[in-house]
Amino acid sequence: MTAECIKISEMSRHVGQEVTIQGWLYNSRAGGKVQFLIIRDGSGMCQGILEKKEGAEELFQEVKHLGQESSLRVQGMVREEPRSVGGYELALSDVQIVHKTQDYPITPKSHGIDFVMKNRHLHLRSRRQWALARIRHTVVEAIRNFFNSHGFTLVDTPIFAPAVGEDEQTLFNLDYFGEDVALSQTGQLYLEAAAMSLGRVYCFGPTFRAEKSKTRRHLTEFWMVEPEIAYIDLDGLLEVAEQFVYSVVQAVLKDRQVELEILERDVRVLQKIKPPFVRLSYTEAVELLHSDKVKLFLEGQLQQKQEQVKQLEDHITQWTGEQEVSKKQWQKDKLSQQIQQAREDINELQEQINNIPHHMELAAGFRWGKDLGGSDETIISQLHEQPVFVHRYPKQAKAFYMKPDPLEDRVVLNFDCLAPEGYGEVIGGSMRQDDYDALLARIKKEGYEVENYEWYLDLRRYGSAPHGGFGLGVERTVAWLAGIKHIRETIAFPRMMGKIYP
RNA sequence: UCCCCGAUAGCUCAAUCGGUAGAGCGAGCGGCUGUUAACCGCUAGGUCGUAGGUUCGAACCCUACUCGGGGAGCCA
Repeated sequence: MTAECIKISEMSRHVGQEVTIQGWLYNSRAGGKVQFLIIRDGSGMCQGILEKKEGAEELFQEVKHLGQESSLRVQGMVREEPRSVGGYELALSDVQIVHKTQDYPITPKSHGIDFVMKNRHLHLRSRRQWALARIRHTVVEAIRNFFNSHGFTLVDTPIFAPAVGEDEQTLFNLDYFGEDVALSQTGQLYLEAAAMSLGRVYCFGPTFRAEKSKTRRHLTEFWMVEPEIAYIDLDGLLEVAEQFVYSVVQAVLKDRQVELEILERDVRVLQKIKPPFVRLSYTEAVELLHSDKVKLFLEGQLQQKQEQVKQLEDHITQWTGEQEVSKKQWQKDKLSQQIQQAREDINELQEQINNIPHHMELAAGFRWGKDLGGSDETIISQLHEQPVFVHRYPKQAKAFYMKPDPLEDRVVLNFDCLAPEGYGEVIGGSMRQDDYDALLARIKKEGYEVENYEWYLDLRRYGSAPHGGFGLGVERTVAWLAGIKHIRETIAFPRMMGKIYP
């Protein structure tokens, strides 16, 4: 191994040169006199070609029996090769085996989610998970870049927090030297204090919710970025939020093309994202949910999905017939895979079909005053190509710190941002109550101990100013941009209800 | 907390009406100089989630439980 050590991502700059690559065996195909080794090194994948040469038969045999995910150093000549992954390949002159792996559990074939999550520590090496990790990285980077370049100062807020604030059922309680304390579910109250010092601030860290939710958009531990701005109004906040989301979308489109392609993301829908986003008041949203438009939309969706199921069933019948008459084994395999996939799709569709009447009922029977449900959000976001800001929710459904609208006291100056394509809420934010008397009255009304909020009330005693902010969930944003169904794949080691291994 | 679905080989899934448990992948051995989830031949691999019940006979029917998936509520 005398040649220069490079990363696979740099291969295009080393055509015609002898180089060394250090990585892992992703997959291999062995012939009698030639082997194709797919090697990954973290920066990408490439194909190595090993030919059987006189005097090197032993190495050839040894490499032939290497298990998937064996670690190795290889040396070879870089050449262009359109048939190879990434467009380049390595004509190997030497292979140094660093570690021989036997029986790697995650094969290149399909696996169930339970199996894969129990092997999450290995699952991270898979192509799809690699792509998601890199998209997440870019999302995080874009978040930091946006705030850092718009005059915000980072303030880290505590993770141990007094068990006060919102609904205590949603908090993880723990014993803090004999005192009842909870893991933080927002840094917002502390951030409000910091905003009165620094003007524009943000915090970015893990946050914890003990909600007993088992859905594709919930984790018990997730990452949230929360900006807080002094001297702003609701319209100003919406403008910051849409510029912010736009900048994150652009960064992913620009820097993660390869990864989006691996995930088969339809980037055209992301390319359309552009301010101004849709603005819809809560009251307008309720009217929309009651409208014929929604009814027709759901009926159309129902019909469409039923037709899809019928089509898939026809395909299955057809494929089953073809399977019986086909002679080649690979044809049978291909057909049975198609059939299996179709069955899974049918199950998914069937479940959606079963849910639609329920969602229709929920939408049609929605009463002004409740918080929007998950299905309601999905419907609203599916009706728009741009993200939707739903603003001015009923006061009764929202947290004590939100500022009521001076023009309509029954609603507060808040907003949620719903991502398109049914991804739902990625941002929640509001203007904060900055009037001392009103805040104190609300704290008392909620039955909270005023004593616990003295410091928070101080912010309204001394130099109170209009301010507001919002929080964006990183995992939901990554799932939306990557176009994946479940947020558990957007974080390396997801924490869900009843899941803590590995 | 509630509703729906599921559990069969290491993995992904079949098994018609209740009648001898099957395939592919993976593993092992052999063959093949250009493969793209390579292919071809052979070999090994099972207490059908657990406990009970119905039956001449249960992977299949019934009951309970465990675990998993999805959804409602709640939420970013």
